[in-house]
Amino acid sequence: MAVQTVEQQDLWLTEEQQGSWRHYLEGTARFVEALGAVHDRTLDLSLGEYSLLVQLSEAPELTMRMSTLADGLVLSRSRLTHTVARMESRGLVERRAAEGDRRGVNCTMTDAGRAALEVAAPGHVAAVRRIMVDALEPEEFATLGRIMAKVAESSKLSGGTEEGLTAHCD
Amino acid sequence: MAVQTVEQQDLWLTEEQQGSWRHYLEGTARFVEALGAVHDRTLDLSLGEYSLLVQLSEAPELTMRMSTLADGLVLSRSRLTHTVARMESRGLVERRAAEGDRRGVNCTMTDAGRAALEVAAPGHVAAVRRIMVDALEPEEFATLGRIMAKVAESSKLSGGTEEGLTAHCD
DNA sequence: GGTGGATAGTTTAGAGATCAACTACCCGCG
DNA sequence: CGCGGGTAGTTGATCTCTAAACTATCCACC
Repeated sequence: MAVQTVEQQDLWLTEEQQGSWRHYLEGTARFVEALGAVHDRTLDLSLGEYSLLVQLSEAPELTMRMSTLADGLVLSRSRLTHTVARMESRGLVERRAAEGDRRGVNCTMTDAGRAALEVAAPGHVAAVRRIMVDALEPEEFATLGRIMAKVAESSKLSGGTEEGLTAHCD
Repeated sequence: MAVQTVEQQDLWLTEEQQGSWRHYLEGTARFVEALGAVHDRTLDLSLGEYSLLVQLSEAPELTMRMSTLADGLVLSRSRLTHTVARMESRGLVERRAAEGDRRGVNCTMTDAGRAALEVAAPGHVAAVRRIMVDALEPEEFATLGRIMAKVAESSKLSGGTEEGLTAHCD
């Protein structure tokens, strides 16, 4: 058989690593697809809106700075602005100027936002349970958490902006 | 402190599960963000286009049916149509009617597509290594693969279309 | 042999995301 | 003071994605 695959070179991964990688990709893709479908079809909040409200629900005064929110949700500022604008027009959140830094904007969950979150929560939680938590042994789920925490750390380093190949200029 | 969080009820998860879940979410978000950034900034193929070409590169004749491709990449048919249309206009792939089923369309990787894949592969692989593989112990990476394979399976069941709450209407 | 229901893929309009400006403000330093 | 560079957030044009409708084909069955 002629060598067809581009990646079977030694800069790539072993067979076993390749398999793990594929499983990872497929697993995350199918999972967000399934969870997103639950939100789209049975809940009034998209997964992204839900996550945003969860963050706010845990913040003091139900309020966070836009940039903190963006960082926490791993969203670009632009995307957050648009998302919050939409949610604001639905009455789920409110924005007001931050005191102390006139550039800043605080985002606060409204009562309607809290209500929407409370309505959506059971369905969301049930779906997460059903699709992921219950499909794994308890200790597998814990392991997944620990592993992805390491990945998150590593991603922060090489992720942020560009470099990575350009590396340590200056 | 007043109870602020919506989710701290007994239909939700334990503290520990909650932590695992958050780590999972943050890890996947940061990872795709970081890997996507590498593609956007230093490669000529987006992560999605790259994955599509990888699939084709492993298929007999470098060719796959649109629907097979869609299933393999966990993409809606509509999205695949759009993506392939864009890639076709760049000369990376070609479509032609499938023989034997006149509804079907085959998607084939062109020489230019293969060339683009080969150019992009080293950067892609290096990024995957750097951001994920090297950040984990070998056995952690293998474990991640096994766990996500289970999640993928589980997602297939409850995912596909709707139901889940509606369940077995017949 | 033709009818009804599935399957394959495309199309279109509208929602959402991205990227590159752009405004406004903060702060350190000469 | 005031200049320069950084941070906070928004805007608007453009691109991509989604959802629903639509065309065409296939196939099982009467």
